[in-house]
Amino acid sequence: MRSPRAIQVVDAARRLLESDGPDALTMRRLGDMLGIRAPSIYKHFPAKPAVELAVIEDAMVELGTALHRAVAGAARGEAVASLLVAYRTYALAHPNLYRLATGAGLSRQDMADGLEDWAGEPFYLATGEPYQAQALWAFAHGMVVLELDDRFLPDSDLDRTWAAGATAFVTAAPV
Amino acid sequence: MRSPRAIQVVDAARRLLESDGPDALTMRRLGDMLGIRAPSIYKHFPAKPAVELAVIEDAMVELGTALHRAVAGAARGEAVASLLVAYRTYALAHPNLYRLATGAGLSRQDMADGLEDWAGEPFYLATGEPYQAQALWAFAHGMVVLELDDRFLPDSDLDRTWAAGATAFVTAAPV
DNA sequence: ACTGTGGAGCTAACAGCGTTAGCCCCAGGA
DNA sequence: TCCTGGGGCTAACGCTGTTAGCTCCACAGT
Repeated sequence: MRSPRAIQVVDAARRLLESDGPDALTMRRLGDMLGIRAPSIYKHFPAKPAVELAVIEDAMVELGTALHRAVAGAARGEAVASLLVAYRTYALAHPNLYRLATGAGLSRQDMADGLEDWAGEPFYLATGEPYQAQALWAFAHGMVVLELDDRFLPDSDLDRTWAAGATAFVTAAPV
Repeated sequence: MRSPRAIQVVDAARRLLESDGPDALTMRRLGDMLGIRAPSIYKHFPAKPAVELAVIEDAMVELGTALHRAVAGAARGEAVASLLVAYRTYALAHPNLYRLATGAGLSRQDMADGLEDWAGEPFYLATGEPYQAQALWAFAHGMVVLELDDRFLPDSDLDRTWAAGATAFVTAAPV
């Protein structure tokens, strides 16, 4: 359970991150937002990565919710496309959040038990097969990262690239 | 052109990064490796990111070479599979290098002109179509990142996941 | 042979980072 | 009424990238 103050800390951290980027997420600036000195934050979190982890978990819940909703509400045969749209939409709407959540640093055992599995479940639901699911996830993640980092050729029609991936995974037979 | 000293700096930076990880890549530690004080490095590079960029460009050349070789030497119909193997092999052999090169921070205009395009060209050669190429690249990148960060379910047979992606892109019709 | 110039090293220092130690104040329960 | 502990504070440490300003030396030009 997060204490009320801890909730405020996580909230401020998220706003700081989303508005001003990862370099702005500083213990001192975080304290400023709360009218507090940086060392006082350590009364509520053991270290900075713990704050980041809490932010990430919140984002994971949001993303997972969006993805579950996307596959649940999709017509038969459209689940993959709908899932990819939801994934891309969330990531582009919260670039700094997405980058923090998937950036290096943490591995799966840091997160709350089963959270990441649950958030990734829609990929299985959409493909019906675990290896296709992982591959599709990797595609979506790769697309988002490359798009966020502006690494594609200029004038690329990324809608078409997303579509290319979608049809590839829909067409393909299970391994 | 890099001066001899600049070459030494880049070389040391790369060894430091590959052996001890990104946190070890410090101006002071870099100086130590060269028998020099940290500020002296600024006689050869304007700032730390410039050193990192040089390291990245070297890695990009290596990766691009490996990828071009993979598609050139592949039997007809095996180009995609061969390309993916080469990509994965390089990334897993140089995890810290790969992460630095594809980590946030730099976007495409920072790199030497055309370098990234050339390194990505094998994806086009293997698929014969630009959108498939970008999608395949995104898949490969996503797979590598998720694999390096240990984000897949434990006991996942990643060979099969890679295979699933490969067949998906080989099977699929162009968009 | 003398002079000048620029490359390449040095030390000292600055601001900012995450973090720790140790203090203080005050609300709430025994 | 005591006292205990939560939650704030200041001071400080070691680390980071980076700048200013000094020195030394090799080498080019006269």
